[in-house]
Amino acid sequence: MKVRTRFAPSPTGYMHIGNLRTALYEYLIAKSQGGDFLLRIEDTDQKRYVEGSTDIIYNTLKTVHMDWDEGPDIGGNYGPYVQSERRPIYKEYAQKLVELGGAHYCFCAAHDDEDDGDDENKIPTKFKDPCKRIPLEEAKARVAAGEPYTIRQTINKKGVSHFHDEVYGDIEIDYDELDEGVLLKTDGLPTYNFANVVDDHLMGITHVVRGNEYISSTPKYNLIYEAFGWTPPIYVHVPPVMKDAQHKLSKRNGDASFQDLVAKGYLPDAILNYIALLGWNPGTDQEIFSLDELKKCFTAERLNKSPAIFDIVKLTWMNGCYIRELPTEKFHEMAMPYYQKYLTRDLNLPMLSKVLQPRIETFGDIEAQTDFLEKMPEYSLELYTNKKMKTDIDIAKKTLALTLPALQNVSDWSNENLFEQLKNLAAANELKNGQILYPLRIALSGKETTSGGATEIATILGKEETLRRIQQALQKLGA
RNA sequence: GGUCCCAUCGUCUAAUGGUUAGGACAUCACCCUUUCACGGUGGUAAUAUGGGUUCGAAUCCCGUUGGGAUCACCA
Repeated sequence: MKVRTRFAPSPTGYMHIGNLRTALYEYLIAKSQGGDFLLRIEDTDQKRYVEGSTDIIYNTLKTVHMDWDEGPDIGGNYGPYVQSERRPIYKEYAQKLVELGGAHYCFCAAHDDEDDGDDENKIPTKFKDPCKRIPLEEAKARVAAGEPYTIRQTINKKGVSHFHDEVYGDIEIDYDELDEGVLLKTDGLPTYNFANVVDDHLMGITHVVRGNEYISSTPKYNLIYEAFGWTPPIYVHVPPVMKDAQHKLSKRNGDASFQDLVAKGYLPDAILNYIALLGWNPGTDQEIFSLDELKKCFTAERLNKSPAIFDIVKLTWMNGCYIRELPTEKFHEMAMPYYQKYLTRDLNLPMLSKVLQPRIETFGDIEAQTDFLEKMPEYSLELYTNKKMKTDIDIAKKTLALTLPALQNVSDWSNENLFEQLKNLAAANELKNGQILYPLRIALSGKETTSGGATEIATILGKEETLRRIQQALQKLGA
C-alpha cells in the first residue's frame, strides 16, 4: 500500500520551527518510501484565522523544497483540501455517526471558561453528557424545530483502550478518562477531533504524524474509526521542540519562526538540516544532510521520545558550514543585499566576500564585521601595543612612516602584491612582518580584531582610502 | 489533582545486558597564522535517585524525584 502523509496546519499565524519539523518528518516518512505528501488547511476555527498565514505556509514549504503532491492550490483526487470547504461532508458523517451510536445530539450551552477564581482547588472532571439520554427521535425533533445543537461523541465503552504508536510503543488509556467532546459545533463546522478523523480516512492517510499532546486523545479517534468500521492509521507521535527545559517553542515570546531565522541570515537548507536532527538521528556520525540525503536514510524508528531544546548556537555553527560550502559567486550574490544595506563607500566587494565567507556564520554577521570599512572608529593608541607582534606606539610610528611612501609607489593594488611589497619592506629594514602589518591593520581598522589582515583590508579599501587612513594614523600618533 | 508520557556531558545525541559510556555544538589549551576566522590536535564534561533481577545493568522491573502533556463548541 502506498504511504500517504499529510501536513495539516491551521492558518493561525506564523510558522514556527516545531511545525516545520513535524511537516519535515511527515514529508520524509512519505518520500523515503515513495509515498505521497499532502497539504491540508485546517481552518475550522474562524475566530483564530489569521489573514495571510496560508501564504506563509506555502512559501515556507516551497523555500525548503518540500513539495506536496496534493493540496488546496494544486488540487488532487481527494479534495477539497481546505476544511472550511468540506462542511457538508462533516455534517453528513456526523449524522451517520449518530445513527451508528458513536455520537448524539447535545443541547447544552457552551462552557464558560471565565471563572478562574480558585484555580488551586479546581479539579476538572470528565464530561459525561446528560444529553446522550435524550431519545434520538426527540433530539431530531428539537433539531428540526431549529434549536441550536452540537453533535457530541458518545463514549459508553468501559475498560482500557490499547493502541500502538511508532515512537512511543504500546499505550493504554482507560475509557473513563475520555471526554464526550463536541464533534460538530453549533456553527456547523467540525472540531479537530472529528475533522481529522474524517479527512484522514477519506484522503487515504496511512501515517498520522503529529505532536505528542494528541496521545491522550487518540483513543477517542480510534473509537470513531471503529464506529464507522474504518481502519485507524499508523500513529507517529513526536515530542515537542522546546525553547528551554520547561517551555515549548511558541509563537508568542518571539520565539524562532522559520522566516525570522531566514531574515537573520540563516539559510533555509541549514535550518531544515538542523531541525531534522532535533529528535531524529541517522544512527551514524553524519550531521550534514541535504533533503535528498534525508529522503534516502530517514526511518521513523530512529525518532526520539523525549523533547529537544532548540539550540540556536548549534544551528549557527551548521549555518556556517553551509555558508562555507557555497560557491564563491553564490556567496557574493547572497551577501550583496547586506553590503548594499550597510556600506556606501566604493570598496573591492569581491575581495570582501573572499575574506568574509570563511568567517561569518550568518549573513547577519556582515554588519558587525564591516562597520569599520564604512567609517573609521574612534580607537585608543594602546591598540598599537601587541606583545606577540612585538609592536608598540613607537614602532608603529616608525613602521607606518615607512609604509606610507612604500605604498604610494605601488600600482598593482592586489592583496598578493601588497603582501609581497610589505614583506620586502620589513626585510629591508630588519623588521618582523608583524611590526609592519600589525600597526597597518590597526591604522586601517581601529579595531583589535578584524576579518582579514592588513593587506586584505587595504585591498578592500582601495589605494586612496588606505593612504588617507595611514596619514590620519600618523597624525594621531603625533608623528 | 486524575491519567498518559519522558529522563545519558551545559545542549543535540550514540551505545537495543558485556564499550576505557562514542560523536557533534559550546568551552579550554596547543598548532597553523599579517590580527580574527577557517583548518588541525588534545583536554574538561553525562547514565537524576533508591531498591531489585542478573555472573554482569545506561540498557529489564518497582519505588522516589524532576519535567512535560492532557482534562475547550483550539488545533
